[in-house]
Amino acid sequence: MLQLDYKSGVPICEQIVNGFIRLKALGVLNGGDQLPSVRSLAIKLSVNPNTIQKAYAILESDGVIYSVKGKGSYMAEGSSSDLAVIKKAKENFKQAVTSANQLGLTNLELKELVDEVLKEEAE
Amino acid sequence: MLQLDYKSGVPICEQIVNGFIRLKALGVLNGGDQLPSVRSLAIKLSVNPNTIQKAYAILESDGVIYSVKGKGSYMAEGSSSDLAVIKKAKENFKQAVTSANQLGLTNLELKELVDEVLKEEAE
DNA sequence: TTAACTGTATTATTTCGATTAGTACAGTTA
DNA sequence: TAACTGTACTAATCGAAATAATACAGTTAA
Repeated sequence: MLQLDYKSGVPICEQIVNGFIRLKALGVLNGGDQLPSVRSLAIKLSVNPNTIQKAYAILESDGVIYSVKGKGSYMAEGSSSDLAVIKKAKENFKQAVTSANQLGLTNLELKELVDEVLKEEAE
Repeated sequence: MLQLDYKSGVPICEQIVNGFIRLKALGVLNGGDQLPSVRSLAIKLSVNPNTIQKAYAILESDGVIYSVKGKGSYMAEGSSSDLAVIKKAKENFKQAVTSANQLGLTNLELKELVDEVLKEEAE
């Protein structure tokens, strides 16, 4: 369900946040679905519960999930494409495209790089 | 000439490396042009000389610049530095693809964004 | 030759963010 | 009541990045 890369340099908390956003965007998790509890996910991922807590707090403030004390945390309703984080991600990517293009990379080259990266990711 | 964002989270050293690569790619700096000295740039950017030293060392190992003890550091000539610039641009872009994909953006969506941006650029 | 530049090297220290650790409190449910 | 849930808080640990302080070596011009 969630896959962490402990040696990627990307903060664990951020990986968890992005992971749930991804699961929502891909339709693996839908509005109303319950997330693992803070403690159980911490054990499963072998990280500190505080790290999960922090990730869930960020997800909630981003409107991706909502939490109910004593019950659990749940995926928020609504289209993932409407999420502010997705919009921000698109803006960041467009910025990257602009930068790469200014450094001389062509449309075709950029698309080849997209394929190259996503092929690696799939493994 | 070089613009740093101290609160971006991106290491200063990395910003300096990318900055000179960008200046080379944009034609602001050309082969043979002398770079600011380690100490003067450190003062100008209000950072430690060791940070500049580290950035220059990375640029030199990447073939973007060359340094002569006692004289200074200079932009590398022609193809070698061009290759380094392209290589760096590709690395940066691949990183952006990975980030965007982690948030759920698909191969197709990313390619559409590439088209969207480059269509705007062409105008 | 000397003074003032240049790059380079080295070690120690500081700083800061991320994470861990431990504990406590509050709400829900069987 | 017991065992779950989320939440809050402080302290400690860890590591990467940057700083600090020197020292050494080559170049250049007065």
